[in-house]
Amino acid sequence: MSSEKISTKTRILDTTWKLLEARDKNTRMSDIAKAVGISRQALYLHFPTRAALLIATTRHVDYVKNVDSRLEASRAARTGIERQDAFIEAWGGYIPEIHGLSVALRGMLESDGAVRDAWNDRMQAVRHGCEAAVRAIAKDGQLNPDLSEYAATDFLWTLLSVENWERLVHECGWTQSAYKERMQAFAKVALLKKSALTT
Amino acid sequence: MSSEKISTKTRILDTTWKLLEARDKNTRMSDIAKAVGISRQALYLHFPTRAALLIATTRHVDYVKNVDSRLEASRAARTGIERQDAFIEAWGGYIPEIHGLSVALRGMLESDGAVRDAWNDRMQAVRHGCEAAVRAIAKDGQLNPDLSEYAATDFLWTLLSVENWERLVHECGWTQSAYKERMQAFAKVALLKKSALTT
DNA sequence: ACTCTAACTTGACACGGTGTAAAGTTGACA
DNA sequence: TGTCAACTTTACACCGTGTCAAGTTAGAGT
Repeated sequence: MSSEKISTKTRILDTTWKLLEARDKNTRMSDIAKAVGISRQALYLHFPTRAALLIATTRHVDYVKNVDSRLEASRAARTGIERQDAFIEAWGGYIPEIHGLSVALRGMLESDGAVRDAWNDRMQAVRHGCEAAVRAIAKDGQLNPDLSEYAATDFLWTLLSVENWERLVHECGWTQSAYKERMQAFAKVALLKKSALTT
Repeated sequence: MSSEKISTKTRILDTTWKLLEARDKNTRMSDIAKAVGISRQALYLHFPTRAALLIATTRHVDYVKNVDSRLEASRAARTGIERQDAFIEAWGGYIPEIHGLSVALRGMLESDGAVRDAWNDRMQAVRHGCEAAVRAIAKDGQLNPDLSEYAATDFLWTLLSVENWERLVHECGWTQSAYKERMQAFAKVALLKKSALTT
């Protein structure tokens, strides 16, 4: 069976992810190697740099957790408002899965161009989701007239940042469902025109 | 005159700040030393570690720029809403001054407990400002009934994070005044009860 | 059975940045 | 003149990343 023997590469990616999510340690290359059960050098046989390993891990997680289809689910929504709610639910529910990874990557944004590119790339995907929701709302004629579609997208995207999730859920102690519901509510009052809010 | 000869310590703090704000470089200890015009070791004569230097720099900037009085200015406001507007203006106007510093500090949050403490301390000061504004709004009976004072404070505090400012102003290209006005508007629709919004 | 190769191991080392240690210089002031 | 504080120079230890080279091991091919 092909499923019997999991490739070392996959084991490395799984382990890296696991270590990053259980973030009580630094997660150096040697920590990862030890956890996988191989030598530190073997890691470099598969991934040329730490940055490359982390980037590959994000792709791996995206693949395993099927982000794209999750985010695309909001496409099915009939109205703009529904679409925004669905998007917030999908993305907001995904953040906890990638949180540790995101912290590790953010720690390298300054120093590593490749990490920056990879991270920006993922964030642009989120922005596209925001943009689509905003566009749908605008198409319904429900967008707050004080906001351009750009400004609305900027704001929604910012509101839904991993950093904000972190602060609210980890620092302020909001539950995941409180996060979801309040964010949906805030996004509505911020982006919709007044007459759309009484619904 | 005592103002003639600026102490080396002060020159170090000023220079560190300047280098961090003009962030095109890494700002290592040796960079700072060179910019000040002293040896790298002389830096360690004044500050035991890089972390200590950065923390001292935040205090220095807070002192020079007079944060506390800026933030306290909002106390004078007559209504809760005015207080919130004043606070957003004061804090939002301060962020650009400490942005570089904040990036440098955030890069060390993970690894250095002292940095974490110093940073949390500053952020708690901001939170207290948010809390005061929320309390004033609640006292006026204008708080959105769906929100506890806690939740409202959490949200306002999160909304006004340095990270959000960074994203909106640097990444999305909002001007400082657009940032201020939109944040004031968002904060109102999010925190106030509906009947208070027609004002 | 023999060899070739891919995947891995071991051990050593260079580099960059932080921080430490020690001995020497300079200038003010008493 | 001597002392002290502020500073310099040189050297080095530590850590984590990444490189290099030589050696082991297991399985597949012929």
